[in-house]
Amino acid sequence: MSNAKVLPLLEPDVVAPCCPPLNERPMSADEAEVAAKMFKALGDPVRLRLFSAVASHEGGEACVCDISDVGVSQPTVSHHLKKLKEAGLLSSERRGTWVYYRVEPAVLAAMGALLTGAAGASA
Amino acid sequence: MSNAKVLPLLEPDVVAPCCPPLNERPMSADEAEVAAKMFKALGDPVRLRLFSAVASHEGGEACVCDISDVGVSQPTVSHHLKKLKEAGLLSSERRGTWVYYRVEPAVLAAMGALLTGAAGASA
DNA sequence: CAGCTGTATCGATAGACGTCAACATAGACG
DNA sequence: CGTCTATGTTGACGTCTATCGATACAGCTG
Repeated sequence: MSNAKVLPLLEPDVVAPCCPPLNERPMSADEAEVAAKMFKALGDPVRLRLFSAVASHEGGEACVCDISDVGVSQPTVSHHLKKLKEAGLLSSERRGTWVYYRVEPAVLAAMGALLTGAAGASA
Repeated sequence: MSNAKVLPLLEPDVVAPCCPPLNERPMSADEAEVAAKMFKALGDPVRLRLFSAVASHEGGEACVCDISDVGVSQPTVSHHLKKLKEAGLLSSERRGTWVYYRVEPAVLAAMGALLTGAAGASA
């Protein structure tokens, strides 16, 4: 359902739930704690595949039943989706029988900026 | 999509040691294995701070002695720097008494592209 | 050579993490 | 209401990991 907003692309304040680019200045302990959670969420192959499956699905959202074929048991899939949700990378919504997961573009963009900033201009 | 390089510092083929953007298609198991290693390397607060310290240092390189003030013991710092090196994010070089660590821009850019691609255009 | 400083490795330990089977819950449908 | 499917939760278990103290190695300096 749901294609109300198709291209939210990048609004101005959408990019910055966390920290400045890695090369701007040494990260504080608190910043690192926050950012590391997000990176850690993508630091597992199964989670990365689940996330990629959702992100590459139509509209950036997918039913669990569409993406749960990653070679691990159903509880494990549920566990990993929960982790991704806790990290702020996905959001979920129940619609009748199925639960749909959707990517959170803002957080994703923030992580990208963290890296591309550092890659683009090495201090 | 592939070669959108805005910055003169990025050479064309520098970006692609791994995989297409997360939203292009569901990631294969092998791709996920490779990419997850890189994300996992940044998935620890101490490593993230060490990496940021190196990246934000002049020239994108720093002596261990300049960045080892992150609240953990010296062996632990060494351990984390080794991990970052194994993940391909840093390279090291001994110069006399000190060892210098330097960021690997290519890998960093690849990770950024993985994310910004997905953030820019939701499936 | 001897001693000092900077960095890496080793061995041990506590805690986190991925995984599964079993069970619980939510909604659909008869 | 009973049952079936889809998903989440719990508890257990083995493995990985972050951390430290002790120690080894490298290079400077006296």
